Amino acid sequence: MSEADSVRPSDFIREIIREDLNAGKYDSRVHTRFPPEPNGYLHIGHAKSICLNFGIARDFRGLCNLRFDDTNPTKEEVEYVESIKEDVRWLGFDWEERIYYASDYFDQMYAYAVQLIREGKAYVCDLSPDEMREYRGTLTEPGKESPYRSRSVEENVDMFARMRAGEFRDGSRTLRAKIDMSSGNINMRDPVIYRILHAEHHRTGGKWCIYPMYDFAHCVSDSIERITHSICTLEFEDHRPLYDWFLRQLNVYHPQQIEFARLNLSFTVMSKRKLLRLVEGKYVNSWDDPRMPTLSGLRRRGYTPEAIRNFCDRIGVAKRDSVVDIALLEYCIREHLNKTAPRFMAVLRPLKVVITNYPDDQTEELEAVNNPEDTAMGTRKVPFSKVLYIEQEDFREDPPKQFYRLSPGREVRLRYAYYVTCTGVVKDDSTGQIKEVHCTYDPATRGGDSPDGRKVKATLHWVSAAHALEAEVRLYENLFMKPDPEDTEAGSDFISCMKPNSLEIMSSCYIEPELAGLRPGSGCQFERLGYFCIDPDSTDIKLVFNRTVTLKDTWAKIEKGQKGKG
RNA sequence: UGGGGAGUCGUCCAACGGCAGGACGGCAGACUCUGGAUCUGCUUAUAGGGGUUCGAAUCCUCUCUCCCCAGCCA
Repeated sequence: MSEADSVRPSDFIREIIREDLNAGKYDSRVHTRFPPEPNGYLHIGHAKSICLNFGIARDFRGLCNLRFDDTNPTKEEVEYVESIKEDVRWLGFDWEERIYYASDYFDQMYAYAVQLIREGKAYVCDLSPDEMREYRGTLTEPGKESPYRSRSVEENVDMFARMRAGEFRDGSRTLRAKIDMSSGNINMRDPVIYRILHAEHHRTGGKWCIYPMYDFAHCVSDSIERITHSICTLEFEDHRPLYDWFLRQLNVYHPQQIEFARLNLSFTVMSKRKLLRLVEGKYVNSWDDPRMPTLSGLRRRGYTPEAIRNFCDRIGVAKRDSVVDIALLEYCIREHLNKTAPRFMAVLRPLKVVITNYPDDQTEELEAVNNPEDTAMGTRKVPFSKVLYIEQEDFREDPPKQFYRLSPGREVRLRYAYYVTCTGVVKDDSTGQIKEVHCTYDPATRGGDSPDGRKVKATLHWVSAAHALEAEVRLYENLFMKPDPEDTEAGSDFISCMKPNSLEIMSSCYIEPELAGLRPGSGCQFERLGYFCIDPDSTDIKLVFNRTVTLKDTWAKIEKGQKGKG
């Protein structure tokens, strides 16, 4: 069985590659690349591409390069280069020594451009941007040929050299391919190959004042790196004829471009332009705001590389436009964290509970399981005493149907501790608000089991008031209220769909003392609440947690249904 | 009224002339010291019309719908 046959294709691209391999194409090599432009932060859509390109290389024992597509110095910065490298590494992929920049090939590209000129396949055009737009025609009408199209080879060579020498102002001239101004494909209507840009490049500095356009730079870069399969998104489909044209005219090594549908996620936006708008408009705090679909945002939110990779495997690869349900992403992170995250108890909205029959000054250390999914993770001690905090929503003075947590006269279990029965409440005289709940405990139920086999319907999490640490917890929800944030009335845009309270800061939460030892960045579960991780905003005196994702909440669903009916 | 793509459960992906399947979601139940996890069951789809064929999601044909393209961005 050949290498190719041992890999069962799981998408149409792998299927094409397997066929190419079986046909001996490209000397039976597989070499892909991930080619980001360093003009913004990577997002989950890029993760799909990274997993695809690096994943294919892994599956077919090929190689995958990291290549920065840095041909537009006006938009690109080293800050982005660094963040992209960090994110790809964090996701779990290794480009080894193969980190490249399109700007590494500027000399070669220039030489290729001169070659095209000498062969009469490119010309220097003096049309202004406005004029060029006019000459280009429209979607339904052909364009007109530029008056500069018939310049002699000698003049073109000279003019292009002078463009490079810096004799002309930005926008005054371009180098264009001589193809077909009447083509139905607008990309073929004498596309620009080089434009004049007197701008400092983050790598080549002031060496160049002309820069190649994407269509020229990309295919040439792929060719130089001897890429076999150049995988990109659907909007480049009608650029493929141009990709092929350049490489054919140049008569050089010719990779195959294959397009797939980019990722869309419900309740979020994905384009760099829109994400930049959220950041610059201060709708979020930063590129790594935990509500952002950026890899840095997801990382800060507590998403793991494993979960994101798994998500990318599950969504598949195809050519049809699609919107993946954000619930699948949440499923993937829950699945991973459920297996790996240590459990703790934390109370977000504290309600004081006094165990009236418990000795005033007594403290007990009760044993708690760190992860019921993985007993190898061991146990820990949790302090218990007379005054505790439980979650406000775990008590109802007047419990609705199907609510089986604590209420007057009812017995519940305090996790890993005791059965307690509510004997009464203390209210604030003026507001009528419940200030504390009084309970009695059953000493025979220590650890949480009743020797007489008595059952309770609910188990509550809790912390001991005297031992708890105070912490800040940040709760996040989707940034947008609609599955498609772009689905708005005429005259407004996705910003109008933003959810007002997508971030809720709980500043006085109580957490069990053991949490002080949690290492920064690692995730944990707060029992019955969700998965959380420590935010870098934490200080020595106050921990700050981000909620990664809630646990599935059956009661919330029931209650919502009840409210819907009532 | 140009060119390039795409139409399969609510969502995403399979099925490559031979019983339309999986995952997520939803619903119901079992179990449970997390109303978590786990397990079981149910739910629902080939855009439409013609044709070829013993047999069509798949091949042919006509129609419809959706997406992308008129940057000296990528």
